[in-house]
Amino acid sequence: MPPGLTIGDFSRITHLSVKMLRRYHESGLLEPAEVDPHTGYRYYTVAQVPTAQVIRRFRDLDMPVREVKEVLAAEPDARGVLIAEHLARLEKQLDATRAAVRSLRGMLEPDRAPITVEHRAVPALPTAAVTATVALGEVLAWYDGAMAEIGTILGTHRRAPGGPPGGLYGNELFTAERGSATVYVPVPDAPTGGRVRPYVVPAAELAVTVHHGPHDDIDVTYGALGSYVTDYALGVAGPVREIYLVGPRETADPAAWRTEIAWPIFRTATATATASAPASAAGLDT
Amino acid sequence: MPPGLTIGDFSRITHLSVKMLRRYHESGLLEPAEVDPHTGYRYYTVAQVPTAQVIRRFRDLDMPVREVKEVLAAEPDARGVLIAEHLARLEKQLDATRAAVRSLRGMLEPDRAPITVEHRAVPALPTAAVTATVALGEVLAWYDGAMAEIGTILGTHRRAPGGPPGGLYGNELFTAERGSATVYVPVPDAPTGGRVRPYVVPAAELAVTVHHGPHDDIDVTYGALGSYVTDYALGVAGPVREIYLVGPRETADPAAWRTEIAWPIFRTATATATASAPASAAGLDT
DNA sequence: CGTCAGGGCTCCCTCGGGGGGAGAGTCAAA
DNA sequence: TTTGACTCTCCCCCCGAGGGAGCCCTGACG
Repeated sequence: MPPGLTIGDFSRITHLSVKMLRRYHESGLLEPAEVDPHTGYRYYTVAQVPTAQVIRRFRDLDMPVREVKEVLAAEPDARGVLIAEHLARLEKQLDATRAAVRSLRGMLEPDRAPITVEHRAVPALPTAAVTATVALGEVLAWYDGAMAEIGTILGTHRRAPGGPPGGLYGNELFTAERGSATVYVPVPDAPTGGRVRPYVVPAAELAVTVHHGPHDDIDVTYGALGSYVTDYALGVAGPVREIYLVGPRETADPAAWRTEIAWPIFRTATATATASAPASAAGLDT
Repeated sequence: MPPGLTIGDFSRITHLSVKMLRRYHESGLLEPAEVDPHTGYRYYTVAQVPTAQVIRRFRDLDMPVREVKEVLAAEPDARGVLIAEHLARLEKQLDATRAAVRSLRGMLEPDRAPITVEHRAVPALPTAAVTATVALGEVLAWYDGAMAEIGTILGTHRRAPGGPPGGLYGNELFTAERGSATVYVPVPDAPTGGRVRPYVVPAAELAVTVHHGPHDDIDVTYGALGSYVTDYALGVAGPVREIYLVGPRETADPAAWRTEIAWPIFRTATATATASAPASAAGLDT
């Protein structure tokens, strides 16, 4: 048989660049039908054209090369599942984009209400908690799983929550994109089971503010609270706390959510002397 | 004055990682309010928090860092324009994604109609044309501009098109992602003006097929035609041609578009001997 | 006032998905 | 057989982000 299509011919037919065809060969995504062992020349066949086109489509959809390979290797029915999963990811990403646009519009409006910050001393709180080291991008998924598990354990042990659930997020989580995170449900005499452990949230003095609405904007509230804490020259003592006063388990409408953000503080030597104007969360100041 | 917030403090407040803050400093996107010349320590102020949050939002929208810098530097009204442009790009990208999904669904259906290929010898054709070296990704935008310019020039010189417009696309455009492209409108005695030059599309023997619908799928038709040409052991002689029988200027409905794809061919020595089954554009064959 | 941990600094490597180009080897048409 | 077009590998670049080593600086505590 003739050796088939050279890489250039195949490139012309599929509109995949020669560079990409070589990379796809390297990565095992699209093996040439034949490779001359002496010269290294790659030879393709017309039967590979449709495969190449399908690869192109998946890559157009930003499906990772690894995954495209899996899809091509999978049986047709499993294939459908993988594709559906990817499309769901695209949809989620689209939601995030929409949220970012919405939030951006809000931020560029110059009329932002100043936040109110409350100081509060809280006693130690016994809870049932799950703690782990997670990456910042995975916190949401991890949170859902952990909260569900706490709910299950409390249910089997017939304990009723003694207050709204909350979380503690280590500072490294934000400075280094991954760090320790804890989510808890207050309950006296907490049971153990699965990842759930009893944990006593330590007593602390907190600077607290309430974030209204979905968590897409929560960094703005963090910023406002952080600015306040800085303006009053307060030191940060330990992980940030969030208390989910109204969350997805209370209402399906994210706009109705209420999240307390609590920053454990201690007064530095200069704290009382340096108090000045309250923090502002205004728009750009370039 | 105190030196302000350390990079860690600022990171906690803005939820931008320390790494990213340093990169944004390097790239000039977000300069610390102060940098200690001896230690290199970066110090930020709370006034920079809103800026950081806006940067975060733009990055969430995949706006390139270069561009975010421009947006921040621009006056508020020019800012609106840049943002609108970016949102338009996102919208366009979304369309492309939808098209890819649609096309993918079609490709994974196993019942694809085989294409019909026609051989045609065409004489030399005098035209008014624009030629340039363009990147594959920019062809569409370039095409629109070039066609508009040809239309303008023909209008001022009172020449009527002598047939459907077309294009010639060098093979390098596909093998190397950039190459020479020509678009033309047939007209005897073509005028000169702007980028428009008279150009005679050379006579050739062509293998021609018609692509129906929007150009998102056009690579499939290219693949089918390429497979046909290969199956009949024909050589490729010169740039591929497209003839826009029904295009955006005839109808707003992309599904009604008709594009001829014409591959200049020559018969190789083995051509008549090797003729075999017609090309198929069927689904995956993994 | 000295110690020392925590946090800051720079520099380099990695990843993913691409591009450009050099230098050498190969194929096939004239 | 020549020669130009094609292909090979290898290395560098881009973007935007992360990991980690090794060293220096700051500040709270004793």
